[in-house]
Amino acid sequence: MARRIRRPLGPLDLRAQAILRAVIDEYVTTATPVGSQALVAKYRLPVSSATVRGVLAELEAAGMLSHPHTSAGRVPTDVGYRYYVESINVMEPLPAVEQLMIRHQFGQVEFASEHWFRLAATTLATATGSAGLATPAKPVAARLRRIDLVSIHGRLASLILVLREGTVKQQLVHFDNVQTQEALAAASMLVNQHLADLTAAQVERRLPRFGEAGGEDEVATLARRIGDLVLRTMRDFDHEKIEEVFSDGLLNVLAAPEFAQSDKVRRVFSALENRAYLGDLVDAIGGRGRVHVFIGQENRPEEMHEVSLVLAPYGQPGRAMGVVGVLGPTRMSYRHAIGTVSFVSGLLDELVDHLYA
Amino acid sequence: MARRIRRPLGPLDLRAQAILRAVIDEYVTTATPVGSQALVAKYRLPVSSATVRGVLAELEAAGMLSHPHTSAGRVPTDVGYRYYVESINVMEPLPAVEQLMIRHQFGQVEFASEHWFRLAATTLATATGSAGLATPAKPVAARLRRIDLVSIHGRLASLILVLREGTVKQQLVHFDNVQTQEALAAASMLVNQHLADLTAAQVERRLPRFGEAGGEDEVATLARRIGDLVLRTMRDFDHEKIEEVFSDGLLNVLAAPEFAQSDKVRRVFSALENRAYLGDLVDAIGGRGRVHVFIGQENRPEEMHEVSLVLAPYGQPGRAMGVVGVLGPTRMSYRHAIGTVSFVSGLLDELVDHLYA
DNA sequence: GTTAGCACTCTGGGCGTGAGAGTGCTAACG
DNA sequence: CGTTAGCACTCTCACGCCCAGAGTGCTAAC
Repeated sequence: MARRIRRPLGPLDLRAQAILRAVIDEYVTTATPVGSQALVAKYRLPVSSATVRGVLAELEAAGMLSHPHTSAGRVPTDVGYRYYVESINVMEPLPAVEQLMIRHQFGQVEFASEHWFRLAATTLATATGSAGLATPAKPVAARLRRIDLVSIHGRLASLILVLREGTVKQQLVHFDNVQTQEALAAASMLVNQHLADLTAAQVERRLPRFGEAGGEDEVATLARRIGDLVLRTMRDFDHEKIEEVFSDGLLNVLAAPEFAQSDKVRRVFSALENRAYLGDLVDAIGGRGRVHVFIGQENRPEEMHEVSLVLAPYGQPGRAMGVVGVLGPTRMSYRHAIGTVSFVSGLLDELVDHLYA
Repeated sequence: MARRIRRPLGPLDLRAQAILRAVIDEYVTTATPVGSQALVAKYRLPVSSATVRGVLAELEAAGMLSHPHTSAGRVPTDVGYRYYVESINVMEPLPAVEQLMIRHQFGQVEFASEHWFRLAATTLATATGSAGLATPAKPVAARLRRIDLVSIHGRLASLILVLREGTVKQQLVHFDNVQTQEALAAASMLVNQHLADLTAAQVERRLPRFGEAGGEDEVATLARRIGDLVLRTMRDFDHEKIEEVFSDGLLNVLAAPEFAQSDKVRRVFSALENRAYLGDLVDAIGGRGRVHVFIGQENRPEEMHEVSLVLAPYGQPGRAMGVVGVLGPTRMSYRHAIGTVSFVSGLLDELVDHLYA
């Protein structure tokens, strides 16, 4: 799991930190192990390659770097990336140009909440060159606004639950005997009278009384049946994990050279299909505003050991929360990803605020 | 494009046909070029390998087989597969065991139409070992059942369109000035009175009159605004291609040895993302009951030249149609795929019939 | 503490070779 | 005249080999 508490940045002196950063920056762009000479040349280090070699050996001893083989350059380990990520705590805002481009894209889309998170995934994918992920903002507790019962034919009807904020749940209902549209209308009116504006818990408490009140005619029986169904649907809604994870730009990830062999590709894709894990993370990464990074092996599922997640929650705590983020190879530009994810989640915050104003 | 008319099965004599089938069956299972000796051994052909070599040369001349290099075995071409597919016109039903397994899976799921097509994709994926595809059954012409207008806060409301068969469309509406829930209720009642049970075309004709009838008070203005929105939404619904293509088991396809190199994998995946093409095909493959096969290069988009589609429409012609099918490497078991797709589309037919009974 | 120098190590690409698989051809056979 | 056995030929693939190149680790000098 990701470390929650930022610990003091270990026993590394400043020069070592700078060199670690250089190694990572270089490796992120070139994807090949980086050697001491390349480092001094490209990053204009004020020391010789021999000195750098010494520091690299230290960093390797500290577990930050690894060595594919004796005569190869260094490659960052997950621990190294983690250290790097912790060290860029000064959250520099996204460059104005990129901000504008993203804002522009959001300006294009209709004002409909279901489009937002899809757009967010797409935007993140193009902006970071990794896969973009997004879940819808799921209300914490369903509150019924009203139901509708629409007859399809005699013994089949469509039950529509409108929840607060305009979320809609729809399902089919079978009856044992034919029901007229009038009976359905009467029953749904009854249900609306009793259950409107209640949460699942409140519905549950009201339900038994509601049964008695209705008397014993057919409409009341029908209404009770519907009431039960409403409760079950709302309970399901409250309990269901966020499973709808929208993703875009998966092909970006495949383009990375580390996934040149197709068995690795397979592993990455089964990682991407692992939506349950993302759903779990949604709960784990509570409050608004923070960006969370899960690097390689820090991810619980085996198949995600070669990828990293940069995620941020959005929405209104206690009311409706979702998650957006980026999935890429562990060798990704965390700096840029964090900036972008942070910005996009902020945008979504604004949009959700608008819904709950 | 796929050949629509079944032509008489070409100039091949029976022995050649049998050998072509043998080559394809063998290649489908082994994924390696098949030679004359393996053929006589495994398929107990009553001739020698030399004779088979002669026939293979004929088949190659006819464009049914190809030769990776001089000293390699034969590989079927797209034309060869096409010939093969045409020759298994006798649609043998799926083995009873598999029928049972599939029926069982469908028995598990709730009676809710939106689950069906997802389940169909999953089922097809597991049954055929390829990727399963499915689109929902989209009504041909939207017919309004009723609308609901739910206030979210003063100037924002959620407009819910319930269409026949219980399809629901939801979107947000902005108002320039604050609207009470009462005003919204009055307006939606007005709209329901005038527009219920109409198609888009009918709504369009009714709309101008409806404006006059309402007079000039605020509610009427609001209702007109909503009416316009309803019309636009219904028009969109009618015109929109089926874009929601659900897929499952993509990893199955990747496991095939022909996609061992990751650039090929990339191409396949961009093929899978090409949902627009599938939407187009939905229109192309009209009536119920027939299974359509699109082999490799027969597919219009470049990126699908290495995969095949086995698709079948389902639903009720003229009312609501969707498509289910399978996407796999051109080297797939067409026989089994066709049988399975046919069976699953038949199952979905039953389910849709139930909706429209 | 830093640096130059140097020996050492390991990879990756290029090349040649040989086994194996499969073909195409031809001559003999029923 | 179709079928078959035999055989030379071709091409791939796996293996082993070698070498250039890159990078390290160590040591001695600054």
